[in-house]
Amino acid sequence: MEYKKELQRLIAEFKTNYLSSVSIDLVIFGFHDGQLKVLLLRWKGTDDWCLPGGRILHEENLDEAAYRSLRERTGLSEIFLQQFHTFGDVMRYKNFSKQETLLKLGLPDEAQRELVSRDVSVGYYALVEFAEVTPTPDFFTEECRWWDVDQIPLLLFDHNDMITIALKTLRRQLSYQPIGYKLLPEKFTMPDLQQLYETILGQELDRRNFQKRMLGYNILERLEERKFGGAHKAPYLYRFDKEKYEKALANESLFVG
Amino acid sequence: MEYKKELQRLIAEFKTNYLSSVSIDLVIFGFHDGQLKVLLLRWKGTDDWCLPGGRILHEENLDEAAYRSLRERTGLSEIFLQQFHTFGDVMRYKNFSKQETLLKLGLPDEAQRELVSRDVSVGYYALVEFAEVTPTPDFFTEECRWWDVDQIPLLLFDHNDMITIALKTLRRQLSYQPIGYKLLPEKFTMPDLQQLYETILGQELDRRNFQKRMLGYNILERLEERKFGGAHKAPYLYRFDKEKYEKALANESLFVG
DNA sequence: CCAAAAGTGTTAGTCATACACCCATGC
DNA sequence: GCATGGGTGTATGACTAACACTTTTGG
Repeated sequence: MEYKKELQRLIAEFKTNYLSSVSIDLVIFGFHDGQLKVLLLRWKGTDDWCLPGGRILHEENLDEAAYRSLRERTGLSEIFLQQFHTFGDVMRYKNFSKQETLLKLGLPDEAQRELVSRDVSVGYYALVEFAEVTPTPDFFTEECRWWDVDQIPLLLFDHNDMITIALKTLRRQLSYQPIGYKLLPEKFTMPDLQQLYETILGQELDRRNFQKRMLGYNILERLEERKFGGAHKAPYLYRFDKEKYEKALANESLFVG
Repeated sequence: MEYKKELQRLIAEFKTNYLSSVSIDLVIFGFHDGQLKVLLLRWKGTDDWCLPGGRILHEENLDEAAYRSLRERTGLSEIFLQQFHTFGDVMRYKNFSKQETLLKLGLPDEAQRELVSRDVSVGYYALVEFAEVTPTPDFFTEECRWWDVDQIPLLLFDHNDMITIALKTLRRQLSYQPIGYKLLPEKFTMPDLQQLYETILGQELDRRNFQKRMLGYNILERLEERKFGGAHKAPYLYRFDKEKYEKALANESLFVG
């Protein structure tokens, strides 16, 4: 069987090329249709979903491995990516029992030992521009698509926890530094940005205070253009001043040398 | 030679009992004499210091492994311990070149391959009560002692970075949640607590505002006792209300299910 | 011209900062 | 008794939250 052969090849590759016992999991956020989305993968031959992940090459920095994995799933290269927590519980089979999980994965015994053995996993979250993503499954999965964050099903392993914690981190991040670049198209209106914030935070914000705060960050550039076509007064378009944006990010970011 | 034999045994044990490619590093903070201290280890036969670390048993949760390692170095069991960042750069030899580092460690070739090969390391920081710690070196080190945070020498690997980031995290933590339990003796005065905060933050605080803020958290219990012996007015003693303290911690802590 | 959304400014309230006074203790 | 630190209260400023009016657009 083709699958089994390829699997064997993969396991061999895993053992020689990648660090054992460590992996990466990605919570990739996108924003579309007024909804915050997460990219999930469906395991081959099952109805079960999980987060995209990756492994680390022997001579590869952890961050680079995360970037590479992200690129492989989305086709994107320039994105906001940040480590948020490392997961290392032995029982990472919260939602289904270990037996159940292994059954669901449908792997041959030897593959189980190699692939589903206990790993420590470093969680990263990414903010990407929805429209530019080409969701791409990997060898173990046959579907890759966006899910609304508030409609995530029971996932394999501890991946529901990962999303919860990623979201918490993202929300906290939002409160002390600007976010939005790469989550929105290049030009956007203030209401667009506000909707993004409201969606991430899960609560409504005051239109006028929001605008004041955003302009106060001094990272937005108001264009002459406006966005017509809506049924009402045409809002201005804005663009991130990338230089100032990066500066603001670096300023408050925890992990700057 | 005794050392070499023991080393071989250890390597074998490492390979069978612990996860490969992942390790733990600990930034253990204590407070004494108006100074914030970090526990460091001196490598056998060298003048070079590094952070205490540990490895993860196959059937052990990541957090438990960190607790265990902490216990081994300090003798303490009930302490504040928190994961703060995971380090995975290939070149974790910032301060000295890789050649230099390996030379310094003075390990036989085969041990180098096994022990100093590239690991991803999960950083934890701990707050402990200085007076109750019994610093204990491990097999590779011959001295374990406290260092003032502002007098840390060039450390092996990327351990200076780790301390920097741990301290940054601690400082941020301080600004949105109470800290002090287990860093101070059970009974302490308000000036004691303030000194702790000032030391961690590296800046002076207003005495009166500080007191207001602390009492506002509603986690302190003022005792009838006062602390005499100082040359001036005797300050009240306080104690943490453990229940309320834990609640306050849980409230704002990121990683609560 | 009307409904609905967008632009803008003003006020109130809360929280952090700055500061002043009195009191107790050991020398 | 006096120098020094500790206990407590009040005024001020900054930032956030609450809110109102006018303007513009498509239907």
